[in-house]
Amino acid sequence: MHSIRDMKSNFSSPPASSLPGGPDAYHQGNIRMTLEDPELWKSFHEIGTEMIITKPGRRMFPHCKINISGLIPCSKYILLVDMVPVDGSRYKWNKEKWEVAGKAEPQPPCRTYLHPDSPAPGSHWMKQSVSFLKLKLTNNTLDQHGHIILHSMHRYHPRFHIVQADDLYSVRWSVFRTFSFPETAFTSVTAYQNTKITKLKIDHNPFAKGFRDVETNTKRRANRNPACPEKKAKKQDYLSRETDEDNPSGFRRSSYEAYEGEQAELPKRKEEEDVVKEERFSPWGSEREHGHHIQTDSSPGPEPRDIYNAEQLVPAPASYQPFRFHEYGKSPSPSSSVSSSNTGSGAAIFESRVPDVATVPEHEAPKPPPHDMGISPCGPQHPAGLHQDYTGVINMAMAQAGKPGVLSHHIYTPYSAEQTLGQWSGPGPAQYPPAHHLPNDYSTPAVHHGYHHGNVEWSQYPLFSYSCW
DNA sequence: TCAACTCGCACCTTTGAACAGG
DNA sequence: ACCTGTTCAAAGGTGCGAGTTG
Repeated sequence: MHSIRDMKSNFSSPPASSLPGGPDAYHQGNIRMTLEDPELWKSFHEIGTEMIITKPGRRMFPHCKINISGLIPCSKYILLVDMVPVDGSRYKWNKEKWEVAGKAEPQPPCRTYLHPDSPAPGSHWMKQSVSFLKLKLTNNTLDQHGHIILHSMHRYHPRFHIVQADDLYSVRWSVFRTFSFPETAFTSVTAYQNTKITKLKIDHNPFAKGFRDVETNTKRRANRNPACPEKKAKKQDYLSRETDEDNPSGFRRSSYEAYEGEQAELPKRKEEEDVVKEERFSPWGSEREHGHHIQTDSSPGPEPRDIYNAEQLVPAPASYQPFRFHEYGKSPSPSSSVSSSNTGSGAAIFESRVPDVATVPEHEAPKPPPHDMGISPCGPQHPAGLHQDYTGVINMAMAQAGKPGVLSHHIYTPYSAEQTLGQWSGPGPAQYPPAHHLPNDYSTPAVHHGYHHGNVEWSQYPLFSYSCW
């Protein structure tokens, strides 16, 4: 398997020809991203993380929280998250383990979650950890709230994108980097399958505190109609495990605060975990560790992971469109280019990006000189008023962004990004979901391939099509 | 028949408005 | 008038279990 670092050696620097000022002009190579609460994630990962998806949308737990360094303090960045399938299979839970249950269902409308602080200067992203707490997952393909749509009983992993851009319009010409963490992979479910996951969630999620105390649970159950004997037995099984099996004090957390301060107690907990690990079994077996995950350079032990991924110039208008997904759709799975980069197809797909980057026609992609892009920190911003063709980059569908007069697009943010999104002077507050307001310039047939849900139009294509990676 | 899904419930945390005191 | 701390209710996040669906 090619490690991300291997790929990095090939792709970390865009072709010099495409970068005015030479290959080192952007100093992008130093960006580091680390996952917060890696131990918590690992504890879930070892069992086989499951994430509930519901029609109204469900938060992730653990939620994604990252630390970033190496950004240019005065340059603006946009942070994005999307979910990519780990493989092309659908799964079922069968007797304490996950089994393949057939081919994956067709990809649901792919959405990208935009961090509500975006865009913000590098200093902002680096001064504290960045949380994606409000990101929600749904199985409702008609969702109009901008939640990330997933299929149940499929495996996904989150990807984090850092885009150096003053605003969403600039994304197209911006350098961006993608990071992912193997331990954040999960199976989407509508109800928990693995009781160990349920227990871990209850133990660590403050909102589930009410289910922690066995006595309380007993009372709760007593207040309900008697369950069927089978389910009672299942529950009893769960409770007995809770008491006599693994109740690793090292993992037990009574609240967010408890595990958020866990970095400080890592050394102690590490020892305890080594013991616990042996008690656990992985419902994914070795396949989970070696087969499908994005390769990372995760250092063993408590050191934070630092995953490198390729850097990409968002391609030029002509060469980039969402349809590239179809162009390369013959790949075994959308994620194969990411996670199975050891396969021939994965490598091929990855390499296929290069021409896109290298052939950016300068006249079509008026990439500002480095000074404008932030290489000169706090330098002049991206020239305003320059007519730009945004087609193909932003699969735009206007959606309510949580605040009146603020637009969102296929990138979902629960808040506004007023600084820059405001330039898309949007519909009034009463418009929810807002009508599609893209100027004609931005909605050429080649790009505008959303499909309609009422008066909302969601593109079915990801901002970053899987095969691009 | 059964796995997957939906829905309503009780319990809990979080959030923000209202208020009091310095 | 302003700031800080406290209280309290509403909103929203949880998993559970029964019912529904395909």
